[in-house]
Amino acid sequence: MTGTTATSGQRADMVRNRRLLLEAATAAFAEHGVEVPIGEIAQRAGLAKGTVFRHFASKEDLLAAIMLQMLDQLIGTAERLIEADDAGAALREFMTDGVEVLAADRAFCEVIGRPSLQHSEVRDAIGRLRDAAEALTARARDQGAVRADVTGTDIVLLLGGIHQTAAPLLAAEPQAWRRYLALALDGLRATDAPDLPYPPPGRLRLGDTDEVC
Amino acid sequence: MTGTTATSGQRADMVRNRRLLLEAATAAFAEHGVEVPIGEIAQRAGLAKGTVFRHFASKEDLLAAIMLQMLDQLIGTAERLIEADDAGAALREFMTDGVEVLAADRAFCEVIGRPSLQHSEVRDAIGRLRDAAEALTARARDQGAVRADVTGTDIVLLLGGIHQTAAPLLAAEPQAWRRYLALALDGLRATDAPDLPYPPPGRLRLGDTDEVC
DNA sequence: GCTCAACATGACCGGCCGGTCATCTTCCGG
DNA sequence: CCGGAAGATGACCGGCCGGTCATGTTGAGC
Repeated sequence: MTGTTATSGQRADMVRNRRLLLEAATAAFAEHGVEVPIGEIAQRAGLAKGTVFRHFASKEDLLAAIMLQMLDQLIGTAERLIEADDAGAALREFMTDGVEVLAADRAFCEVIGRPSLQHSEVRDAIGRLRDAAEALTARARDQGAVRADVTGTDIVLLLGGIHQTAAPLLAAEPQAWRRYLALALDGLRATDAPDLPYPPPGRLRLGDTDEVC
Repeated sequence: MTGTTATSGQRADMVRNRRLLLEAATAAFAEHGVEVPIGEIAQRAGLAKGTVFRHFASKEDLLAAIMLQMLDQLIGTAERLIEADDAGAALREFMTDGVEVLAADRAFCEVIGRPSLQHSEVRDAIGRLRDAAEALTARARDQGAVRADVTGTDIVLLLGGIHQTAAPLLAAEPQAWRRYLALALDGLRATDAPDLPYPPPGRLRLGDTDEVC
């Protein structure tokens, strides 16, 4: 793990290069997904390929550093919203934020959905995200804003699903995910509907293998 | 395009090999997705790599042939269900079938969601699928079984989204998609809810570029 | 059973990509 | 201003994969 923020005692240009590298990598991963070649990231940063590997031992380490950054941001949103009075509105805002992030970052949704690419730190962060989502969801349930049989894991999973629904339209209709988010929210609000047919996902780690699309 | 069913006037072993190849490729694509190497497909079929290219000019041709097969099957299901009395039940059955197919075939959902991989024939077939879904949806709307602002394109897109929602659980909970299908159906049934906020996707070709995850 | 065209084969090619390393450059303390 | 260490560089390596082709094999008609 080389990706920590050890900015102390380093040479000045190294710190600058690290920043350039992270910015370039963030943009490149967002635009092209995890498959983007290291060479292109280096080029975007105005560096040589070798320099990338001086800062991060492997491509996965670089990816993990960036994904952790985004996950922490989302977790922060969730933790801020937990204080809100209207838990239903808070949950809606969290989901809006989440799907928006997914729609803007190709690598992020690939990593979320494909556990085989994940560092253990990323796994842990997803766990924390799920915990935060569970807290939000619990309050919304208590306030009757969502049906009783919905869990935080459901919510996190739905983020990926909603984005994926609109993904084929992304180029032509970049905001189309709002339509399917609204649809899902209507489903979540159906407090009178019979319970969902399949038991809610439990405490299991999401995707212990990589049986995903 | 070498992938047509020109089984006439060919040598007997060639016909047999073509069948073996198609079976192996179907299984391999389903299991590992479109990234599965041609070499592995050949091995599964008990053939050499070169033989694969005698039957299909490129990997894409082979993939397209198999995807067309699956799409036709789904379209058939839709067209059969159009006769049903209960249009709501028919739509539910179509969606159940669709998500089940997606959950069982990794390549299929990759191709559906990533138009950049698609032959024009596959595009056309998806268009036909959408038409069939539109017919089913129209009847369900008329019968008041689903809200008024839902289209056939919505339904087709939802198939991918619902599967994707449950995808991270696929290994641990192979049937989890049923939960999220039920949730989506509750959203579709919310005839009293306000109209969906974003306009329904129109006649545009799904994904004219490949801006997808 | 003979012949030959059709078919199968797998070594081979070129391109790509993650990762390495000997060499060169640059920053910084003294 | 200088020396040396930390950092940057890009040619290079090995592995993988789609696709090709000269050669070997086999089925079908006679």
